[in-house]
Amino acid sequence: MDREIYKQKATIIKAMAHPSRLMMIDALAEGEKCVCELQQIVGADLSTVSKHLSVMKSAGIVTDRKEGLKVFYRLRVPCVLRFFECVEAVLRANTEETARAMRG
Amino acid sequence: MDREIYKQKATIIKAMAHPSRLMMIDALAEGEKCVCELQQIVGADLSTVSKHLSVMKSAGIVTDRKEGLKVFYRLRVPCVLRFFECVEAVLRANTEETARAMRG
DNA sequence: ACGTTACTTGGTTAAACTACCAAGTAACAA
DNA sequence: TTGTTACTTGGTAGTTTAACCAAGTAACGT
Repeated sequence: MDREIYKQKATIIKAMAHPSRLMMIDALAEGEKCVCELQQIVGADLSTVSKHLSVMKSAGIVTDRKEGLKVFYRLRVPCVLRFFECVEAVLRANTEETARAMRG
Repeated sequence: MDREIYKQKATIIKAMAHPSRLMMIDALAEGEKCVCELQQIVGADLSTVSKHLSVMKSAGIVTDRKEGLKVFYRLRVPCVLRFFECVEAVLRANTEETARAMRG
């Protein structure tokens, strides 16, 4: 069913649709990071960060690897970054429109 | 604030994170469509479709244009389509992994 | 074995989302 | 002006999310 595919795609996109998760993805663009580092970056409770990561993991956006006490996460499909270029394009367009509207 | 930018990006991404909205975006890739056509495609109540469109409109993903009785929507920043190539890549990776896991 | 660090999972509560129906508005037609 | 079509908006109920605290697990050090 076509409908099912769209549902799956929505799940993947939804897994990115949160400020903290976007911050983490951006951070992971540099390379793998442990949960503790990501926590520093987003500045939320460790349990909250862990849950965000598990959402992204089950969506297939990130994978993890345990090393000693730490768990390192990394991007599974790097193209998610190009994805953001487009989001930024939308953002720019929004900003420009607002500016135009302000000028009248 | 950086945090604010991530919030704005999340709003844009969230506006796409729904099966019906993805269907509409795909449909709009062909060109502008009226709300009634989009309703046919997603098969939901007209009010539901209208609300989905208004979410995407305020996120800056689509714009509209009224002509007579009809309101035509179109993609505002076409790159959202390339966006999907990546989502599909994630989906493929997920499927492959599942297949691998099944083989053991 | 015991404590510590690094995570994950369960539980709770508040907020956000989504769907439908019903009611309202806008443009056209008779 | 009355009716019809094409939408939008308000209201409500059910579902999903997200945040924190608390408790549990896993690996390591002593």
